Amino acid sequence: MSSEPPAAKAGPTTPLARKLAWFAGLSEEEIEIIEHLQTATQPVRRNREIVSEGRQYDSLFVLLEGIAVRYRVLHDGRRQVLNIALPGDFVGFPACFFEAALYSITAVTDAMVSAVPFVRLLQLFEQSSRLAATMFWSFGCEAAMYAEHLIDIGRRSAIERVAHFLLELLIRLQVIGLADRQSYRMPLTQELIGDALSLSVPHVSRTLRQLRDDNLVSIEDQRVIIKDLEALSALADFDQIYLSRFRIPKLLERDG
Amino acid sequence: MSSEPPAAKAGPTTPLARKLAWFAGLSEEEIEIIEHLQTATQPVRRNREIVSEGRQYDSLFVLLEGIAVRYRVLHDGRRQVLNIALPGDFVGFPACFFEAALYSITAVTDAMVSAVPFVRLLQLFEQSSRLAATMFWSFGCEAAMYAEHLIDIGRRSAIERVAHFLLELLIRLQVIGLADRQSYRMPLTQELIGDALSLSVPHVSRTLRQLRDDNLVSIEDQRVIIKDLEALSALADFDQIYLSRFRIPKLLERDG
DNA sequence: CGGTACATTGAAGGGGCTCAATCCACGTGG
DNA sequence: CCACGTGGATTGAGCCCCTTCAATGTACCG
Repeated sequence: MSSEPPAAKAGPTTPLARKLAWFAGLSEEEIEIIEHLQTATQPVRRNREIVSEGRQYDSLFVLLEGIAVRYRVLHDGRRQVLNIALPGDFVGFPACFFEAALYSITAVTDAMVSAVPFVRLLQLFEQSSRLAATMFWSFGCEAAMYAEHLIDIGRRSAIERVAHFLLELLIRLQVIGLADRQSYRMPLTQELIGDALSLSVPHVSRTLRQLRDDNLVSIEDQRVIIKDLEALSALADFDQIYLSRFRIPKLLERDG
Repeated sequence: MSSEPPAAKAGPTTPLARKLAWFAGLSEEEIEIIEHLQTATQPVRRNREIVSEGRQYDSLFVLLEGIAVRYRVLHDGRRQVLNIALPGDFVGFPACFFEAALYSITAVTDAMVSAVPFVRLLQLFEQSSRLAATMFWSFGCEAAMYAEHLIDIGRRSAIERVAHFLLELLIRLQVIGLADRQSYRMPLTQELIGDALSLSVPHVSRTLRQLRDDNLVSIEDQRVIIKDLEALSALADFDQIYLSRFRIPKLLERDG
């Protein structure tokens, strides 16, 4: 990507713009607006907080590179991971809507984030209602992911949860070009998986072992390898519709 | 309310406008826009579906009266309730963003809903970016409720879950004027509570009994009575911040 | 080489589930 | 007026999935 000329038909260059453009077929002008949305891009070191629970923020952040997790730590020290942010995702939503951030967000790898001041976002709404709708839609997808997460934890067994979790990451990473057909690199510790899926570390270990023994998935080093996508999807009752089949692009075409 | 003159300083008359106005201090003009957003108000009978999983929708709906639940039924028949919609809430989001609704929504009491065509919503973005931001914020709150729900199911014991659930309803109903200080009417069956909190009906029963024995809450007929709000909040680790302390109003004042 | 971070495996216990019976309120029709 | 069906709540017994606690293994790193 370093040899790419930055000229005319170069297309979107940031993960966010790439992602939104992918779905919504944004015009070059709109991509322009998005790319100028981001200010003050800054690096965040592994294990550093991007957003701290209880503090106040005037911006949201776009995660440009790296992985981050949003979570809450309860008073007894237990942690619930709410979601995993990938490049192109917003983080800090809905933190910036409250006087004090409700959750913390931490980088699990070295990362790059850039702040989008909230007032900037309001300007966006004025500049392009289509873009606003696209953002709206983007949050809608996020809401769908929450709902799936809820179903996962509420109604599925440990092995189904883990299977579903790994499949969701596969699709999400494929969408942003960071996974090939059946595998991806991801710095998942069993503790992280456990905190996301409400399972204890020993049980995550046992569950992964079973998935490995059944020749469905394996995690080696930091690489997740889906060995039997079909069987795994069946096991997890996984339907990727909520991650990929969108109508907004169509709805938006009318006034493009 | 029937004796109220419909003139100048009448204020918002629909639950949605009332709720948004309450938080965001909308101008009369903006309230006007919202009230004309709704078309085709229609009644929905108890136990009828408002949105059916798998079907396609071009509108979202505003719930004007009554209670509705959003849920998914898994292939083995188990149900996970994702949220409970109260008067003034949107339902059908994010269904309208997908080619096929991901979840079903059913009225648990007789209800009134009115459709908001999606293209109408896009117009809204053009007419008033402040309103768009307010809607944005409204969905942000909803996202926060999902997150709390996730934490609830993921990390809390049965008794904490039930306590948290009943408290959240208390605050939400108070905001729209449907609960007094320590009690509210709500057609909650133990099956509904169980499906929302991922508990079996027998265990919901046992848990409610314990709460009643400890003189914390009781549900009689269809009335929830919080007997010791403080003790219950402590038990549930409940902090209502995510339901009430918002910054958007302040942020919006600047260009009001 | 000792320390840290993470994974693995075993044993024992418990919280909540399943299954099942019972009860109660209510409506409906003979 | 009572028999019956239905929807919901309650309570008990047994069990299982997952947790907790604990020990061990292993790779990496200062």
